[in-house]
Amino acid sequence: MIQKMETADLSIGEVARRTGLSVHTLRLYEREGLLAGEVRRDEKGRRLYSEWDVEWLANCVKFRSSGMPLATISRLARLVREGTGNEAERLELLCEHQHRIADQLAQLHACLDLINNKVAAYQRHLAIGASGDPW
Amino acid sequence: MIQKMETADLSIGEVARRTGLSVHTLRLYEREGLLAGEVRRDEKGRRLYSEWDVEWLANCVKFRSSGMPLATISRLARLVREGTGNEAERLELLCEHQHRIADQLAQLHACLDLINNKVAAYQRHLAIGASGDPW
DNA sequence: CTAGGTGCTAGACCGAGGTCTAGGTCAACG
DNA sequence: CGTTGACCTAGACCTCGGTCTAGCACCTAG
Repeated sequence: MIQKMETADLSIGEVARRTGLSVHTLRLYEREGLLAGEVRRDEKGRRLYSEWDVEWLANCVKFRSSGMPLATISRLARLVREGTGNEAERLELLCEHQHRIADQLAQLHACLDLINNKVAAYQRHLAIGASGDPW
Repeated sequence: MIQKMETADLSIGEVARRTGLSVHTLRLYEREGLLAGEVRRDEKGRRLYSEWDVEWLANCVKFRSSGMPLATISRLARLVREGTGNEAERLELLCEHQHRIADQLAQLHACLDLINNKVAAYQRHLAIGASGDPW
């Protein structure tokens, strides 16, 4: 009984505040098919979002911040929208992104190594006035 | 005596192959001031790169892959080009990027958590046919 | 009544980072 | 000799992901 009751509808402005996305971006995301639930409208044509949409959008934000292109999120959303039966495809898509994240982590660590070394070198340099590195 | 001798000049095509950047991109980077060494030219106006330039460009590639904007690399390159005396500024710039990398790592890990959970859920689902998740 | 606030659509615009084209010079090959 | 290939410049073009504008509808408060 704590399931889905009293899920008051949310306006686009509400959702913008909760997700940190602009209303423009929310409309863009909808056009691009990123939403996994159909967006309902009130009598006057205004969008009505559910709490679940907000959760989904929060995931979208995470996906975006890890570099997943809108097109990919859109594909995932379509699979979810289509309902049960395509879990294998969703899994594949997620695993691909897992790997891209792993790649990014590796690259970030590589760059971080480089920077850490340089930072240490410059700190030494500024403290002692030594070294004479390439840069 | 193992310092800088026999540093044969490299053509832009050479450098492209070694750095993985296109010749177009190399020219772009030069226009944008990303190079820390002045690019020499031969009699006929063709660019001459040194091994050192290639190393610097390799660093640029790392910076880029960690999301450093061209403008920032350009600032760093300018500092390096200007020579000794501005190490504090270089350090500051590098430390800022250190923090941005830390942020990115956090975001990537957050997304990875989400995806790992979903992947595990779907694998369970496909193996047993269970669950009934939100998605 | 009117001013503000929120919403709608369609479509223009923007910055970042490349990528590609046109039109030209040069050297080497067959 | 003509062709091929590497290089040059200036500048057009492209994708991505937003962001913003115009012009309109509606509701509420003063």
